[in-house]
Amino acid sequence: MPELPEVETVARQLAKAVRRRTVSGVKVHDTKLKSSQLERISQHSVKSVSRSGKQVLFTFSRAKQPDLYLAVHLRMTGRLVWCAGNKSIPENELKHIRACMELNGGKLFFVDPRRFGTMALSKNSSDFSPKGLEPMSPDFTLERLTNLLRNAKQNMKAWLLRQDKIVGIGNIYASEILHDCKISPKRSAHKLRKAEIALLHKSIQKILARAIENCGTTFSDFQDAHGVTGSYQHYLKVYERENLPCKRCKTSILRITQQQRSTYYCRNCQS
DNA sequence: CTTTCAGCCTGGGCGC
DNA sequence: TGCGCCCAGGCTGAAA
Repeated sequence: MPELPEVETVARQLAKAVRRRTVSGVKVHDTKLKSSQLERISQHSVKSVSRSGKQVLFTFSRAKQPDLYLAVHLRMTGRLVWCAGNKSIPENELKHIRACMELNGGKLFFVDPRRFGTMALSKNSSDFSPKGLEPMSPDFTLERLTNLLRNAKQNMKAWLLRQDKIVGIGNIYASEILHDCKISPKRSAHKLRKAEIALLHKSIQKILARAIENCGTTFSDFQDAHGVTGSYQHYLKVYERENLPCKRCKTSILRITQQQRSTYYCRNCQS
């Protein structure tokens, strides 16, 4: 699931579900997560759930103790699933549970078949503050973007994926953003003209905002059962549309490989 | 310094 | 049905 809009959606929904609930127990099933020391959140209550870059950030509090911060990165296949009351997740997914937080009123499962996801706990929220700029924040100005691009040596597609420059954009939205502002993914990032940078700036904000409004993109519908279902897949203009007509000019959408990852674009309207 | 590329893992879909 | 192959929304760190 997880680029900025999907992680934002998860964080918002989880905030509603688990805020102010208290952790009665923690079970870490996957040995890869043992080093997170997740058990330390026991008896803490959930103060907030938010998004930082592509991570879900939990703040836990407990009387007379410093707050604890938990950052969950979902990577490719991770999900955080809230099960109210005595409900559990579907049987066929039980084997993919990597950790579980028992809260008063339900359980929060970290499910992740591919096991790329990570969890980290810290007393310092700054440990999880992203290096790159948050594209939906007021700090993300045209001027900042212009400065970031000035010495960029990569092509536009690769550059948009760089989390140390702008956070939250992944493979889907990189293609969608570049199609929206009519810039070819092959263009070298420092060679954009002033007007093009302005269009790019607008498209980054517009595409991400629209995706958030639609709760992100969901490819597999088995997620319906958990309430985390986006609908932005219906609005994708190029992603996974190889050989289908461009929605703007009807030219066949191309799929190319850049940095060993698929890029989709229209060679007619992106240049 | 930049750029490439394997590796982390597993499951789903496809062709045969 | 079964097998091998390719693909996958992310990111790191070693090698070139």
